[in-house]
Amino acid sequence: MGVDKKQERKKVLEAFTRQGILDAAIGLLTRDGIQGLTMDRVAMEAGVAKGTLYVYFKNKEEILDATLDASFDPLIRELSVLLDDDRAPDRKLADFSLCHLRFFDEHGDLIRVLFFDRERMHSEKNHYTDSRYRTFVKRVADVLDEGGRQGLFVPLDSMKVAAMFIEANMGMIMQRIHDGISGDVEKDARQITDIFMEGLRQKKK
Amino acid sequence: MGVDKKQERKKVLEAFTRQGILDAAIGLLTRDGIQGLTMDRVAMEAGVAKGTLYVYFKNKEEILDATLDASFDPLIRELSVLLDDDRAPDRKLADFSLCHLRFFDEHGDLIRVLFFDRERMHSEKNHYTDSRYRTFVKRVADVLDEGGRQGLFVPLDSMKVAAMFIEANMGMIMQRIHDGISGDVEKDARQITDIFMEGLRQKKK
Amino acid sequence: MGVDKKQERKKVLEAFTRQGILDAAIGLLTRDGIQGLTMDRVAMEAGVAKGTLYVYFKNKEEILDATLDASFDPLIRELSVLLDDDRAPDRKLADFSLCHLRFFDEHGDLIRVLFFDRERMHSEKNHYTDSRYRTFVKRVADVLDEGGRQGLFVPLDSMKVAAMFIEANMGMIMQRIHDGISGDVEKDARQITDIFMEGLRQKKK
Amino acid sequence: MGVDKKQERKKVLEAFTRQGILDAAIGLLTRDGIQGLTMDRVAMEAGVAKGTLYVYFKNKEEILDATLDASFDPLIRELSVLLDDDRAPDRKLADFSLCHLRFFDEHGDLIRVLFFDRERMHSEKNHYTDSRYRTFVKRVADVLDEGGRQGLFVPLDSMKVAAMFIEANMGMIMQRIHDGISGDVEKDARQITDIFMEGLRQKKK
DNA sequence: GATGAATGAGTTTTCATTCAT
DNA sequence: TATGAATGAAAACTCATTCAT
Repeated sequence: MGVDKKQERKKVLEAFTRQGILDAAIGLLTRDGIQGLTMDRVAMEAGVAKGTLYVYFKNKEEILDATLDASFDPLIRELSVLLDDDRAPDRKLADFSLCHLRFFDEHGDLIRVLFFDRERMHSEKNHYTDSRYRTFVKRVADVLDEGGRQGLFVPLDSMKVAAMFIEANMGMIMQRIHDGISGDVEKDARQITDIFMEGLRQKKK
Repeated sequence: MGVDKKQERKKVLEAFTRQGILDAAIGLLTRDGIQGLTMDRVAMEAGVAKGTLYVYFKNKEEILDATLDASFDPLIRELSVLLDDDRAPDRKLADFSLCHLRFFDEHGDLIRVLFFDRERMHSEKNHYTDSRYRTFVKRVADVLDEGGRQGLFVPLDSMKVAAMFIEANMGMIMQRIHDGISGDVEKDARQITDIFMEGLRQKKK
Repeated sequence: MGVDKKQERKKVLEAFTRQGILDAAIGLLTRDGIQGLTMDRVAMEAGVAKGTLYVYFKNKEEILDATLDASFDPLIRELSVLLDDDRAPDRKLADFSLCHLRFFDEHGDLIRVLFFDRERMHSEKNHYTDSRYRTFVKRVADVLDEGGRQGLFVPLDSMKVAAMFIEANMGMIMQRIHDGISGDVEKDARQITDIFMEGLRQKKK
Repeated sequence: MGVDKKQERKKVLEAFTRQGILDAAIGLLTRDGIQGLTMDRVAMEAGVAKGTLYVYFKNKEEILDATLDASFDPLIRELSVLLDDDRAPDRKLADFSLCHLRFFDEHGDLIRVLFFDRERMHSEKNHYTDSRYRTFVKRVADVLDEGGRQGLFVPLDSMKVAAMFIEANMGMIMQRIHDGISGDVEKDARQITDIFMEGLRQKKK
């Protein structure tokens, strides 16, 4: 039992240090971008020795991956829940946009990291990150397919349209960030949904 | 006249070397991403000495900028012409998508560079790249505004919708690349236009 | 206590490496002049890796500064003590010369470094070295002023004469070095003092 | 005859280009110090091609030597004339100081170069520069010896005192430069001579 | 497990010099 | 003779990683 307790305490402590390292990495990434992320600085920011980083992570790559995971985990979790429940597909897409925009309003700085992520996404070294993104596209595509089956949406290549939709959201987010997060989120989210639902065209009487 | 000829030949030669360096840089960027772009490799790839790079460019930054410029110049030029002529706004947007998709079908590898570009775009150091992108968003926004004035489009925040539109195109492009450039360009371009024009919603009788 | 010991040993070790680097730099400077001082060579001479230099010093500049400091510290300390005590101003100047000459008899090779120092002194980038020299001139000037107040010296512009005096010492030192440190120090030191005290002129009966 | 004329014209032209290069080097040295003297800049400043420098000079070293020669030539010539004429030794020394100070009042910027020169003076690579300085010390020493013979000066080691005297002048010059060339030249020159002639000591009645 | 001193390969950049024209 | 494009050796500096304690 004493052993159990000890082990448990050890685990908790380890998790604590690990998280500290990730937090440090997030902070640096957010503040200084990918160029600012050096092992030296992560160690300093995390308040541990450089060598300690290698106790918890195999190398820099792993820290980066774990950092990105940790950063986007909240968003992904939220969006997943949202896409998985049993509401109408169009409602899901609307909420998707809203949720997306809100996340970046709060974690706007992370967007640079996201772009970094995107870059790595297409690098041969990082299939993992890519797969995370693909899973995501697939999930949105499923919603579109569901909408198609329900006779709600026109026939479409769901994967492609899903990618369009996600990127359109990103475009809006980038614009908001560029403008200094202007306007209220609900309105901009509605703008996205409106266009995807009804198009730009002025309907004749 | 002899002097003129000499000067001309010199200029041609100079442009040739310069272009050779840029081509080398594009090749490396395309093949190995931003991490693969070292001055050593550019020199080797271009078949010149390292020092020669500094004869034609002030530093690495300049090579990168020139490389990106050279890469996207054709696309930007084509899109500019397209957005500037006097056809109907909706036609312009349709052609924009088509042109966009076609470009990346042909220069698909460049997309990784684009993402790199994007990352730098939001870095504090590179207002230049940013401004190029912004100019672009503005141009699309102008088309949207024109459409609005003509009663063709619903009222909208043109900058934000322009950003959405551009990014939606990119999403489609990325998806095409991921799928191995599947399907014909016209159809996918139409898909984008259709959604932006008419929305996803199945129209009731 | 164990911790204390460890820390102490670490500090000693650190100081040891640092001093090793400085010694290497002094050696190189002495042997090959400023041109011979490359980071590569310092590292090799010190028996450490190039990277290690940057652990102990921010850049080459810092190594140079620290090297000069370390080299002249003994002289400056000795001269300071000498100028600060409460003997008669003329005695102080005499001892100043003696001390000066002795130092360079022992560290003759350093003179080249001194000249290097001088060059940098007047460079816009190195106010520090300059200020060290200026402080020195000021101190000698203070002695001259004190001599003036005591009615010992004729009225004079103390800063200028101080500079003259210091440089005259340097001239003597350079000449000694050129001649292979000929003659005894005391005599040459007295020569300086004699001239500054009594002048060159043969006194008429 | 035609050949002679041609040759002559060629010589004149060559001398012209050569001088242009030296002027460029002096300008750069004066403006940016030794670090600013690159072959590229010399060529640009002189308005010739880089290759041309190597037509007129064997290498950078030679340009430097020639530049320093050209810079100090006026001073050396003036001082030489002064030391060689047949006035009284003490008059010569007084004029020496005055001339020295005046030269640096007018060419103050050159002082940095002088110091650079001094550094090289003690480098094994440049016996030439050293010898120029030595010749100079010797000349002043001759004046001192002459003064000795005339019963004007006390017995002394003339080379050492000559070095002291020259350096004392430099000290005054540096101080003047540091103060922004304060005070009139005559007075400061007299200060030097007074001290060397009469010493600092207040003469008792 | 934690440390942090040490490493050294790798990177950018400089610049004197050469040589074909 | 004059050119200037090209060179490449050498320099400063970075930083992920290792390893003895």
